[in-house]
Amino acid sequence: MKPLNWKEGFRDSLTGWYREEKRDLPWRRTRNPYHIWISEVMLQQTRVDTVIPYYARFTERFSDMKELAYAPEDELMKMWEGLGYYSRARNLQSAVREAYETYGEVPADPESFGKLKGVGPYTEGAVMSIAYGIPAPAVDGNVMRVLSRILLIDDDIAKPKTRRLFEEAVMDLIDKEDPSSFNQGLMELGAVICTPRRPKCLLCPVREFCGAYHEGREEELPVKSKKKKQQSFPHTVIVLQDSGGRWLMEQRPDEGLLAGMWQFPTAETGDPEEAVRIISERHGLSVGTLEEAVRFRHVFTHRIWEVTAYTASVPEVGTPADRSGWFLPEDLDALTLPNPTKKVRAALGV
DNA sequence: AAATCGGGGTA
DNA sequence: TACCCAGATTT
Repeated sequence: MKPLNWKEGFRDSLTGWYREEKRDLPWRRTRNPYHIWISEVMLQQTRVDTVIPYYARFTERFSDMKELAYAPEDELMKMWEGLGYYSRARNLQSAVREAYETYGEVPADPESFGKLKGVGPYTEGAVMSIAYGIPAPAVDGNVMRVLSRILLIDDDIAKPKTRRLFEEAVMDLIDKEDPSSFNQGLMELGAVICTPRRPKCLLCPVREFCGAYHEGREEELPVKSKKKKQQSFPHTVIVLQDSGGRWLMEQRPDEGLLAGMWQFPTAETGDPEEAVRIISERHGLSVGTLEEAVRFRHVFTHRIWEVTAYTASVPEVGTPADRSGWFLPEDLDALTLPNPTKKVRAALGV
């Protein structure tokens, strides 16, 4: 059994190390709960280095809750373009509007804050502890990895229910004087020391408290079941330019993958002839001879697109059957484009 | 509980 | 390649 002062020693070593060694990150320079909230949403499944420039631009453009609450959606999505998981942006705006109109600020109690759209168990605990010093668990992938090693927990961290086990562990250990440093300390440790592979145990401030280190099992934990690999889907893109130098673009459905984003006409088939039929019908035009322009693979979390893009001769324009339009190259910049579309665009030099 | 939802860094 | 990242929502 662990000594009675074990928790206190662990706590103090962790928070002491964090306060001394933490990285200087933009969202650690503010106490604005709204800005901290933004950072936590952006950081969901997204690396620190990726988020930094987005956070800077976003907090500048939408500096307070009112700015974001009533911003036009296309501008919001443009600011999020390239960051991925686009429902995060829409949920954040919806939640900020709700919070602004209901409380006039970011609510300072977990029950109220946790009910907002896009705020799950992690974000609730993170914002409450970091912005308001409320002792609440903020269990992310880092925290599960770190605590699985320290406490020798071998439950499968891919299972939804396992997170609750770690939340209980955090509440048992958390520093009630400084829950912000405790939670961020666990995450910081996971990011820079207690890494998924080859953890730097000799640099670890809490290795004397670590069960896995003592047993030489740090590479065996955490236990995580594999997810099955993605299925491949062929996609045929047909890029059409009219005599005025305008490009035909279409908008994706407002639900599902890449919701509402713009792309060159695309059909979910590997057969060019079939793609021509689908796209001709969809846009009410006739497509001429195809010429292959670029071929690439685009990997999402849960599926893979095998993309072949063609250019085609100038079509005869009929009656469009969906939301679509012809855009000059400079106007393409105003549309929110997903990465596969950007790849096609880059290959064509548009 | 499992599937959906992006993109990029790392070994 | 395969894994993982300051996860949430829907089915």
